[in-house]
Amino acid sequence: MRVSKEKAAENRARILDVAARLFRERGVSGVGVDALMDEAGLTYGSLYSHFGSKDRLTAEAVEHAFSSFGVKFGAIKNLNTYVAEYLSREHRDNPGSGCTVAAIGCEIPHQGKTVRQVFTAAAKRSMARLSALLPGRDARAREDDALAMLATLSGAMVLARAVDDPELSDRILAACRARLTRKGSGGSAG
Amino acid sequence: MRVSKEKAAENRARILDVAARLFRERGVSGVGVDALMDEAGLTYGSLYSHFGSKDRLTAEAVEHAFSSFGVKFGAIKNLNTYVAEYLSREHRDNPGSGCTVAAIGCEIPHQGKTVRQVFTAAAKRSMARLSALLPGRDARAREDDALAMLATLSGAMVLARAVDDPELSDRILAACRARLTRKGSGGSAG
DNA sequence: TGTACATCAGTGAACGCGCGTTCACTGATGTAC
DNA sequence: TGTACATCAGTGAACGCGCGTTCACTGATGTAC
Repeated sequence: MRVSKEKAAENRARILDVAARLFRERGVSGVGVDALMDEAGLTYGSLYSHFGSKDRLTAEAVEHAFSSFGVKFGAIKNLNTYVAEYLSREHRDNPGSGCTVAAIGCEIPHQGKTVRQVFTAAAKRSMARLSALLPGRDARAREDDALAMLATLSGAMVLARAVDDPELSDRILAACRARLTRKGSGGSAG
Repeated sequence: MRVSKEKAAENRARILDVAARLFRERGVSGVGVDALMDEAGLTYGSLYSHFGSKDRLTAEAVEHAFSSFGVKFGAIKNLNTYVAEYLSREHRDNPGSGCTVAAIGCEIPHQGKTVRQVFTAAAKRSMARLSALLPGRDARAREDDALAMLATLSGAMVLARAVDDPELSDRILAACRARLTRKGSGGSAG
């Protein structure tokens, strides 16, 4: 049955929320259309009214995942706080609301062109935002520092989540926290 | 038809080679049993003679992927060479023979228990091997350095492969290479 | 050394299942008069 | 304001397809005599 414009927009937003969460929790290929729409409280058919295909939904969901994580972390203006929050157990244990790179980064090369473009644009924005928190006069060097830092952060999170040993997992987070928090941050230039 | 012991062992080894390569190229969930066995020149049924299930094959393939990459990189005794080789275009463009963490790291949390255990043990070995190349008297601090370095290396590779923009991809590799190659390496302790 | 036969790696039809997608249909919404 | 009807978000049966796995079968291997 037809539904009011507001309700429809609400449903669309809810599908995106659910997709952004489930894709990060179980991987893009680990979430079927039916399971996803079930969680959103709709039937699978209506996904195609809103998005046309799983691939197009994935592109929008990746965008949504990046920006909702960006809102959470964009508010942080202190570099050490940023690192501590990113490399926290809380973040490790809640991939569904966490960093998109850490959650589905290695799935991205297997995705369609649109998804990869969305991912690339979002990665550039992350780099720019993070570089603004870094010290140094040379803007390009700060961007390079930001890239290296994003690599360490996301790489640490991937390892901490992959590993079966809680002690080792904690140790990975702590070791990277300590090494990124020192003076110039992440090997630093500037 | 039955096949000689030598031939059977050869076939088993070839299945592992193919699986270790394809899983890294397309992801574990991106490779079906039939495609895999086709590439190995056998029919899908015989996979179950050798491994029993895809999950058990995956565990052995992850082990095999780690150790064949370890052979290639274990020979490197110079830290700067290690970093340069790891963060090379050659490595980025050939995931099938490359680092397992970078290729399927974020898929590991969704795998079965055995796969995760194999991955964890292999990650510890990588840490130990890399820590032997690092400076500093404190062994535990060198291990922590190694963990942070593995995070940066694999994270950089994931980003460089995910991104759709060749310039940005090269830049990620170069930025991380420069920051890991300086003096103390990777933010360093010791 | 020659023969009989048990072993078992490899084959491929068939299984149930879940995937992404299509499409005829439903019925409340929202608009034209 | 009241009525007629076009719109379209949402439904769910059905599609072809590929998945991982099973299992009866094949036939060369390798062993017992």
